[in-house]
Amino acid sequence: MIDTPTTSTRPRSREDKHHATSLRVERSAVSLVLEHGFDNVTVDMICTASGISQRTFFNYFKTKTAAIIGAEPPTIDEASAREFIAAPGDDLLPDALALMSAMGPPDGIDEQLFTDRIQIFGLHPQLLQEQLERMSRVTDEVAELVYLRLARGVDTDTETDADRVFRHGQAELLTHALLGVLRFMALQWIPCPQFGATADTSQEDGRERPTRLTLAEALDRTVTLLRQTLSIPGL
Amino acid sequence: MIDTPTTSTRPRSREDKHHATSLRVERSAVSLVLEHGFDNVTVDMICTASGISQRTFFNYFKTKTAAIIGAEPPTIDEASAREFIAAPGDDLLPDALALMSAMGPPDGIDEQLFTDRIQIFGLHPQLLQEQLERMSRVTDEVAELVYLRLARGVDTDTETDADRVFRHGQAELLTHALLGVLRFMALQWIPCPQFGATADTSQEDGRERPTRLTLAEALDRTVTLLRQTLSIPGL
DNA sequence: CAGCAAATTTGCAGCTACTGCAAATTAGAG
DNA sequence: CTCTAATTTGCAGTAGCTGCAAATTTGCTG
Repeated sequence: MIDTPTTSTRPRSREDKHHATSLRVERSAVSLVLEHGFDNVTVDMICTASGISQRTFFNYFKTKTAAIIGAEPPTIDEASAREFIAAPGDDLLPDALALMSAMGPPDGIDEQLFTDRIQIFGLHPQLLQEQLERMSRVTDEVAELVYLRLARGVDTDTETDADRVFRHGQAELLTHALLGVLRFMALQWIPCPQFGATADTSQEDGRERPTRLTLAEALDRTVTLLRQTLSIPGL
Repeated sequence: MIDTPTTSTRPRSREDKHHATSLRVERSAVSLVLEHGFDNVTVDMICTASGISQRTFFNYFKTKTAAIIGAEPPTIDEASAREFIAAPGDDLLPDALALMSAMGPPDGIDEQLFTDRIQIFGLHPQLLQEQLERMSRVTDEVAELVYLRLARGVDTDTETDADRVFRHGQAELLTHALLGVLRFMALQWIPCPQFGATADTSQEDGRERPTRLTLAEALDRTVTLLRQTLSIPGL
């Protein structure tokens, strides 16, 4: 609470340690869930596996689920946001979809953790739902960006307040619709339905690449389908 | 488990009683939540208020939340579905949106219960989210309907399998997008954000009408906005 | 390095949602 | 009325999660 006087000088160790522990716990959680399934993993198991007390666990994560899908929710990258607003083309929808797809782990990119989570999402639809849910929390932020982009080529001086309100509504509606499309894409991307696979400690698997590639593919396919769908006459 | 031989003759009392109890519990739950807020209502409170044991409560409802937002999830009305497929006009999106908006309580329409729940949704965004979540469970069903409607005016004989698959994809994508729009509409409709209102046992209030009306209004506005948005050139 | 203050971790006690099981109660059929 | 099957209930237990205060660690300062 007291303002951090030495923040900019050396905010090291303390923060770093926290981050490290956090990561360690998340890894343990993910491993355990992959091995035993969500329901068969207790918080205690995660704690002993990662060497912290249960109480500390709940100091780090609000819920058991949070430890599995990641402590901090996905965020829009600052740079991507800027890029999106000023993007050259006229492809609003594809660009927005790409922007949202890019919402990844805010921390350093831990490849293993990332792919493991993808796998978990495939095995536990409830967790995928939760993650998508968390993604839609940035609705307002995305809507603001869409709003700004919609404003391109509009003379903001001669514009009435009504125009602005209207465009704001458009932006929000578009964003919600796009979130729906994002869900569609995610469901296409991740092999969700009941899979018989269980108990497979795939720690050093050599083939996590396809998932990543498929993300781009899924995005591409979705955009294509979206375009073809928008051209339906009756709509 | 044993097949009910006298089902058609007199399936009365037993089933009826169950339904009655269910309704009574839901009413208690809703009242209590309106009075004390979600977090301050325990399952025990609901039980004593409705005169059943806790164990019985969980025989009726899977979760505490289920008792509050309703035991059975919203469903697509059979008649509405048929109507939707064969609807005269060319307004696919508006019709589909109307179809989804019509997802109401499957049981008899208890006006008071209904409006109380709307109020609860406004006070507890989490519960609204859950309800919207439950609505999106009918995705597949709606997508099938959209698929069928998209098939209108198509010669299904000369159509290739690829065409069908393609149209199926379109239907699914459209449905997901529309679910997003439905969310948008719901959020517009329900005064969601932090409201200071607490502790108000509005049992005999004379003004539950506006809510209902606003649903139609919200639908109308959303459809209008949707149309105006779809006509954006760059889209 | 000693020593101090603040932050972090931990143990513990407790609450609440939820489940399995077996006994008790109730309802419907003959 | 009686028997059988369904429903309800009590009880004991599991697991997620929280508040609180003690114990420990951390980082700084003299």
